[in-house]
Amino acid sequence: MPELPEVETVRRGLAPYLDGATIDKVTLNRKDLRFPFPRGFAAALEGKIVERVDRRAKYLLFRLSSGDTWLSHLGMTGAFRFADFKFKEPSRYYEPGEDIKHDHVVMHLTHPTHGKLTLIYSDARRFGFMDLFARDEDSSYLKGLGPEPLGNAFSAEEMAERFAKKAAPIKAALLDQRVVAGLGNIYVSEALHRAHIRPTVKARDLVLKSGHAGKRLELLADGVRTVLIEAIEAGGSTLRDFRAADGASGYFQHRFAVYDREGEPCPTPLCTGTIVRIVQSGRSTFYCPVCQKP
DNA sequence: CCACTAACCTGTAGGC
DNA sequence: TGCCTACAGGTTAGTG
Repeated sequence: MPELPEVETVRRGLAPYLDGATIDKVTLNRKDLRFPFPRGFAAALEGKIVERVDRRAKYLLFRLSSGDTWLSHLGMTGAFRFADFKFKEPSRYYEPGEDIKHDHVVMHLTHPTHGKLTLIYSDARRFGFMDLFARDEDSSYLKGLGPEPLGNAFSAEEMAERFAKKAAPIKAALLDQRVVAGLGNIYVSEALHRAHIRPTVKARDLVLKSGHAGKRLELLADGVRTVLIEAIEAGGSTLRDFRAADGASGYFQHRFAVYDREGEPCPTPLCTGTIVRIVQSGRSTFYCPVCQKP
């Protein structure tokens, strides 16, 4: 489900209610998600205060008063929501008992101003997972991640270095979290459309002979940044079931240029192309064969 | 090391 | 309606 903008939307939805909250009780309704919960997971959280909610790539990082970090990855269908909690917009309420079958983690919290809260993690497909560690460097999940695409370490020149010897199609290269951390299937297609680059181009063919980034990689870096920024501003994309922690759905899906738009006209000004769908490494890719150049 | 496939698991949409 | 297939926002293990 969630790529960087959706995870960031979740983080922003959770932070006001979790920052400063004490975790009173943690109930695990099963012993694993995609992977087993670490030993002593629930006990390590209970009694601790959440000092901050961070995000790295598609990971949520809950910084605890014990010094430990509780990590959560949402996989495809993971979601946090608050139970018994009233929000201002009725259309955004979760129905009581919604998706109970897949409520795998239930946490009772006390927040200094919001009072008693119940936080629920649900995940139908259980591709999500959680972990606990003392230092980020200890986490095998965080190790090896590429730069944050919205951070200073990400640039066209940086991509040029990583792509120099990559024979894989640019679509696959951008999905590789070791290259850039946080892009997924939707935003890779969208970023490549913005940069007018065909997804089948070999990554190394975008690098100049000199080894430096040229205009194409500059456009790509811009495309990646702008699509992520706009998607975050729109609260992410809701295709099937994505919700922010307060139940709000995202709106960026209405602004997709190519994703899930097979057969529709290309939105690039003056472009006469029609969006096509192909399959790359087993996953759908959408692009415009006219304005996205090989 | 690189590139590709299958696998993990459940729900849903669409064809017949 | 029911049955069957294809596909879904991600990552990893295994293979060549």
